Amino acid sequence: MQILKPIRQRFRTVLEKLLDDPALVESSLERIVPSRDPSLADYQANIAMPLQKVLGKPPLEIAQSVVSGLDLSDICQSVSIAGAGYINLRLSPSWLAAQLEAAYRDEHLAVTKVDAPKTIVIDYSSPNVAKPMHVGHIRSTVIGAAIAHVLRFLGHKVITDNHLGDWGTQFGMIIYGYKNFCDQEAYKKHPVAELSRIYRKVQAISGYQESLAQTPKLEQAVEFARKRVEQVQTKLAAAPADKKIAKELATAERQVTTAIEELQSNHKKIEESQQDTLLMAESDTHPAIYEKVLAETAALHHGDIGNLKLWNEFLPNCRQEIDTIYRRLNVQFDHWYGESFYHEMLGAVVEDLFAKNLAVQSDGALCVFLDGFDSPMIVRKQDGAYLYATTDIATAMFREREFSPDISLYVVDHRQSDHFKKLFAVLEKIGLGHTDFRHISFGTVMGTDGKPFKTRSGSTVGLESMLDEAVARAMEVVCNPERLTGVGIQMEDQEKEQIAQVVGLGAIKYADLAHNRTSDYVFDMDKMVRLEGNTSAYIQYSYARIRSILRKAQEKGYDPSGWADSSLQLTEPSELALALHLVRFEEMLHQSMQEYTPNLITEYLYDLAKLFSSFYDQCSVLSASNANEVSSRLKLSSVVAKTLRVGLDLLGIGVVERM
RNA sequence: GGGCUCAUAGCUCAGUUGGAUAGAGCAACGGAUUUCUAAUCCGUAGGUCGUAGGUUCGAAUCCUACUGGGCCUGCCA
Repeated sequence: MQILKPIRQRFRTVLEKLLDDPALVESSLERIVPSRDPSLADYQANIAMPLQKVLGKPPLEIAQSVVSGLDLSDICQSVSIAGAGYINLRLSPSWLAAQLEAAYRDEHLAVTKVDAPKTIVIDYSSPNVAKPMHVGHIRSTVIGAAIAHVLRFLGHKVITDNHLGDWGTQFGMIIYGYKNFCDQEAYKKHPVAELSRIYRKVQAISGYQESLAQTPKLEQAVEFARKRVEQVQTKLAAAPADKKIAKELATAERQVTTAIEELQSNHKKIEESQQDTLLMAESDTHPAIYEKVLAETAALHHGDIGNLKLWNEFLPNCRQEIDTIYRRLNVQFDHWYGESFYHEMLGAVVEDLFAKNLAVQSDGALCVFLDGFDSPMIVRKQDGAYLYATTDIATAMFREREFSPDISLYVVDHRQSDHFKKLFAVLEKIGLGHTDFRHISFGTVMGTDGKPFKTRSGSTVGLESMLDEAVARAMEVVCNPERLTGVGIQMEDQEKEQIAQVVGLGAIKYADLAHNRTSDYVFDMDKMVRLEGNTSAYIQYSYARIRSILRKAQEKGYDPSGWADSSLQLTEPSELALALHLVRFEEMLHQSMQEYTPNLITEYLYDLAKLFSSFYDQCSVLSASNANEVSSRLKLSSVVAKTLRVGLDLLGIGVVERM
């Protein structure tokens, strides 16, 4: 269902006669857009005003000459000129009805496949196995999966790859922990749980020791910041009117506060750890644990047979844990090329960079220096170990060989944007510039305290329990007996459970997708699971109501094949508003993929649900004035239901037949 | 020090890439219900789009400066 394309085509023939410059024709065509104010128009062409200088005529006159040459009679019921020279288009009901007929008959809602499909690699989710997954990972997972679905739906060749962190220091932790803290009985019984316990144990000891080591540095930082304040104060005393110095003072004072806060939270962490006598004893017997962890990691990387054997043994167990999450979230990947997959290629990659003079020795490390960046991209550390930057280069090279993508998307939070800028610059230098590499960054997941969630702080919310809670809350709200009796629905526990799953998990995904991708995202369970306003539950509820009407219609003797043959009559304002919104589905999907912003999809679906509620309130379907009208409205409702279902499905959110 | 990013209604957020009178939800207030499922609908109120300039037919959107947050900034990812 394309609206703008045929309309623009008509404008093109007129504009080409009017304008000599083809570029001007194109830019004018792009000014034909959906109207912001539905009371004025459905679509508007803002082309006359910018042309007034080019053509040397008043905009109203230009608009007039465009309109007089324009034939849109089959698509629009009116074409008018208003205001400063806006050309307002109102679509005709019969044209809308014809479009909806097509959508009604097609499982893909008559969405056309793109003319030139692109090969698109999407790297998303990419958690570190062994480290417990936390709320931060869900955003990459949910956004990435949605983008992949939509691009595929539009006809692109999409390849999804979960770039698992399966080769890093966390395995050193588990290996060290396994060798020193493992309860073999527990490990045999529940390997996943025991490995997770071991990991947390080593993490705790290492964290405590690091805090201790940090203390003098933090104290120094406070001291330093205070001295700086004094310095600036004397400077300001000498020149009290200088605004720059006053600002400098404010900055310096803030730095003191931050430094003190950091020191205090460090103290707090230490004190908390010291309450744990077992932890203290273990810390004593395992001094400098982090160095030992790094040694285990290095041994693994250098092919130590024992560690490699352990790694091979642990990995499936760690995978199992995240697989459970993916199964619950219903997220799949085409490939799971984790970091370990690239391990053997790294040496060659670095040598190649060195041979091409891109990488140079600096302070014992091998670095790629880039124009416009203060700091280089380090591809090999002093100790000879490789870094994520190295792996990322190898990964891009591998993907080029394997898939030769036109577009390569990395769905990773915005804190890594510097890293990706450098990475893309390097990739360009090594000859991958033909691929459109894009960092699909998203806002940090914040706690309710307004501070970023951090894995290292320890107190992360487990993803499993978070999902469980969402489901439980959905159960309370949707399936409470009082409500179900009120709306006259009886159901078995099994159906209730299924509804709670769909609604609860949908709520979490929807909350993640509904925010502008680039904004920071405050994780607030209360808000996520609230089932009113702009939430998935409201949309799912609209769907369930439509399904209920369709069922009732059949009980009343209206057969689906009967309303399929009937013609759509769009007369009431709420019907027309609904129809207009429905035919924009394809346009909206393209819009949302232009900058990869799924929130345009949630917004569309929410608006659609609202428009349906309004229609539902104003136009009775089953009690319409005659059988034709009933059939027409059943058909319209069917298209709404299908659009809601397909739209939610693209976001990875399900629907239920009743709720 | 350098760089990136954000600031919109009391709160949470949109804002179609520069278009007409800046929009939703929540909260508040008023109305609608013998319901095709009221998790609803209709209405009222709420704004110097952080501040000051600039660019032009036209700015929340673009450029500059300023204010205030967040993030990154050579061997973690």
